[in-house]
Amino acid sequence: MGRHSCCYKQKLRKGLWSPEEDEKLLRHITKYGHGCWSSVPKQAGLQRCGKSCRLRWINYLRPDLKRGTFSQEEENLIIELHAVLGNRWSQIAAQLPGRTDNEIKNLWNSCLKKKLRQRGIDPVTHKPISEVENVEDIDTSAKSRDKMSVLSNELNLLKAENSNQEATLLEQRPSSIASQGYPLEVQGSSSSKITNNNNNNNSMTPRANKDFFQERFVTSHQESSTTNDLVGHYPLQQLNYASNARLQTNSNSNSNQWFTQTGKTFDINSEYTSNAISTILPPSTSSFLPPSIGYKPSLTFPTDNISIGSFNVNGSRYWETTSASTTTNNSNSSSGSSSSAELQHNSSLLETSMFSWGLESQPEDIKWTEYFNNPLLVAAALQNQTPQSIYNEIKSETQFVTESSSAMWPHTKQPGTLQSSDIYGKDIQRLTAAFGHT
DNA sequence: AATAAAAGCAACCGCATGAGG
DNA sequence: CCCTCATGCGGTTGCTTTTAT
Repeated sequence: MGRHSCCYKQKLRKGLWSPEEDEKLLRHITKYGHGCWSSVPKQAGLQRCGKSCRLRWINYLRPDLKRGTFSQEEENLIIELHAVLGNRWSQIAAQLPGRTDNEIKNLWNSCLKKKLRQRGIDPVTHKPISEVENVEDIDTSAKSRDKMSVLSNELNLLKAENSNQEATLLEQRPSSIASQGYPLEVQGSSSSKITNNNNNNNSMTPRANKDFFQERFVTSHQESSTTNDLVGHYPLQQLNYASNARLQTNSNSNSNQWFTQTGKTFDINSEYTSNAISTILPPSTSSFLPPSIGYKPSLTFPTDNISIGSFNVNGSRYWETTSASTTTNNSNSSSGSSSSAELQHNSSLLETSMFSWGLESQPEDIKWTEYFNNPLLVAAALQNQTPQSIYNEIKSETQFVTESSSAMWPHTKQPGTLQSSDIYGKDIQRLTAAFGHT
């Protein structure tokens, strides 16, 4: 096989990336874009394979990445999406702006799976574990309805717990930040990591990279506010892993002025946009949906009154959008009817509907998030389409929508959408909150 | 304080897919 | 069609850090 021939070549580095390598890669991509990944390492002067460079860029160096711990809303959304999409991390990541599939996958494997198990929910099927153990023999429509109700239950459990946590946090939350409505999280680990870095100058450990990132984005953000070229966003003199990564904040939390240890300030609210960035961002992780997809963990999944064709949701009448495909339902589409197969069917349906709306530009009162949050819509459409027909539609539609969306993102700043500056600003707010306003 | 276990995270590997010759 | 290559995805590994004993 001729695959990954680069990987077999000698003298190629493996393992963790050094700051110097990051700098080289970043410099190269910000200047020229990545183009063909296999040629990137050579052009950038790196002893890495293109695959490694790509991964590093996507998972770490990309400027639109959101750093920091996951919010409860994000966790809930991941659980919701996983229930529908299964282990399709890239698709899940596409719904979480600034998060990578790798990041989400790690979170799921290390944390969320455990959480669900602790609640007696099987993380694979999203059903109660006791129920999973008893192999049931029920028809698929009943299964899907059941699945919806299970998901509703598990989310309600999480919501109940979250509300308790949030109530506690609110009590501890500095009023200045709480009043701004920023989610506040307990981030002991972040705090300790930063402290460690302070005490460990020139630390080259991977953990230092987070601080490196904070510093780089924070300072570059400030310094590039007057320029539009991409290189300006990442002043290379800032690209180091040194100890000046510590952030300080004005004691007045309402101030948007932030400064690093070096005394440089930046404005969180200043616009962080770049025409150049969009040309180098991989479309896969940039959701074609508005970045502010409005995490809506409040799900209630009615399990009855499902009518096909149209249905009432919250008093509004909705029409299924996948009616174009009226293939008769082939039961036994997958003989094993495994959970993974089931997930795939559901996900296909969801995507189809979402893509369909994207293409047909439905009225404002029906948005994909609403659709997603209304399993009635999912379930109803589920009964009218075979997995194969759905899958075929996706195959044809995904590419179109993705392409067109990548062309418009992030230039098209839609009203109310979350910009990168918002993301970073909020993260920094949270970081400061974790610091306890040093 | 020392050690082990657990958690968190970055990166690698292999496979699937699609484009181009 | 077949082959080669580039890319993307998901599973897995292994290292580092944190926490518990």
